[in-house]
Amino acid sequence: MRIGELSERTGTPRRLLRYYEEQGLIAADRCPNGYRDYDERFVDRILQIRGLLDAGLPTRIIKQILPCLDKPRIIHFSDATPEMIATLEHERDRMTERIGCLVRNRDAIAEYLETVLSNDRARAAARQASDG
DNA sequence: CTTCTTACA
DNA sequence: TGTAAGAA
Repeated sequence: MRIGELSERTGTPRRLLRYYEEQGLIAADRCPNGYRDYDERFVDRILQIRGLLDAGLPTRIIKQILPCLDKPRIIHFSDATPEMIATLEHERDRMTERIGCLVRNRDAIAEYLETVLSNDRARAAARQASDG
């Protein structure tokens, strides 16, 4: 498939697809006309990349991890170098921090929503009581 | 019409 | 990342 189809199927802008390739995250074949040619496998590949990106991992780290998590969603290193272990630990901690931040923000919003909604309910109840 | 590359707000 | 420009 060409970049347009892959873009639609992964919800990823073409611009980004080309960017990922430029960063060495993916390597597409080329048609005789120069167009990039992707096979089904790329759909999943892109989704994995986006997932890692969403998790907050920098593309340079993803580039190293990607080849280690082909089919499954599991990262499996056959040659876990000390450096890699260290970077993974770092990324794990960053994710934990990020999760904590998300939880705090979600709770803050939830609390705000609760007060607003309870006020609405109170108002509706008062309206009912005063008959109109 | 779709994609390519390169460059810039 | 988005968008523009010019070519294929």
